[in-house]
Amino acid sequence: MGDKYDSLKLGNQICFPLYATSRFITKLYTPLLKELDITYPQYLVLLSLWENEQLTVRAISEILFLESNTLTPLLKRMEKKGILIRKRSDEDERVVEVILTEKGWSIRDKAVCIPQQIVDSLSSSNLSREDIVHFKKTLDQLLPEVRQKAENIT
Amino acid sequence: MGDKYDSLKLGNQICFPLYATSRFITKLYTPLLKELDITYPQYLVLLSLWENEQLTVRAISEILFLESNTLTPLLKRMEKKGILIRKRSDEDERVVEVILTEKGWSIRDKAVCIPQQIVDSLSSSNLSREDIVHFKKTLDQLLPEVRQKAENIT
DNA sequence: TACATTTGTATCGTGCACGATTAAAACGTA
DNA sequence: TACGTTTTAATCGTGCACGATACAAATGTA
Repeated sequence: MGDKYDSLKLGNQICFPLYATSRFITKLYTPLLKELDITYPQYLVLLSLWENEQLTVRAISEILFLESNTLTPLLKRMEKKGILIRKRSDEDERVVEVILTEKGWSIRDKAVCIPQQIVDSLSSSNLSREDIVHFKKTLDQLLPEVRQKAENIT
Repeated sequence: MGDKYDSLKLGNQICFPLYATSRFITKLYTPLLKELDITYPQYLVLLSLWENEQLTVRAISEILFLESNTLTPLLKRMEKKGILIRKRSDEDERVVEVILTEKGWSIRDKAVCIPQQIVDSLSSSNLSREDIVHFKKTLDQLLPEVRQKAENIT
């Protein structure tokens, strides 16, 4: 049966487990990333830079879906740690180029084992490998959908 | 092919789309919740209180997986808005009971249409209803797993 | 009854997220 | 060449999250 407020029950929400799971997984990364002296969003910035050599703030923003008001202080903290440098473009003074230092590149070798460690953490008796693969596939379809809807708001 | 750093590519991560999707979905809620003058975490607190009449801080913490250092200021902001009251228990002075006011209850009727609006936003040509149902099922299995792993860290 | 331990909340400091706004540089066009 | 528009970062203010810690109330135990 159920009453007219059934839709408001926590167990019927899809957003809440998504939100909670995301937070827990970030927590799984924390001790691994702490050894590299970085946070999870900083790790994401490194992933994009390792893959693309050099990026503007705007490019990172488009890759990670983070606004400049989040990235600017985050990148400054990383610059302070000597992981990267920020440099205004010569051609266009509005653009800030983000370039990894030697230290920034060196973290890559220490980080390379992290994904496997996370996968090991996620492997369980309840969820098969196919479940996870299918889950990721759905997620990769869902992301552009919600992105488009969310960005249409503003 | 691929090199030894393949595991560090953003496209191969499962955490990143989860994290990004969660943020986008929260963003979908924002304009709807703004009309009720609440934020998404505050909405989650309301969901748990509507379902349970009255809860201690600790109980909310266990339901939403949020620590007291997150909940205390959040509940104080909600108290300031007149949505709820916080009251030390008579039996055990350490315990704080959280009780909805009339205003807190009245928000329920205005919120009841929100879940459907979010579902409508998520419905798309790419993802079928079964995809979403299966996705939620996997998510509900995954959550307790990562929760356990994450809480074992500390 | 003393005293160590546990429990429940709160405080503090740091780091995201993000809406709103600002400001400078580049561009378009009359 | 003037001037309005667009683009790109940065700034400001608010609200989470969370690790570490503090503190008082309750509990356990000698």
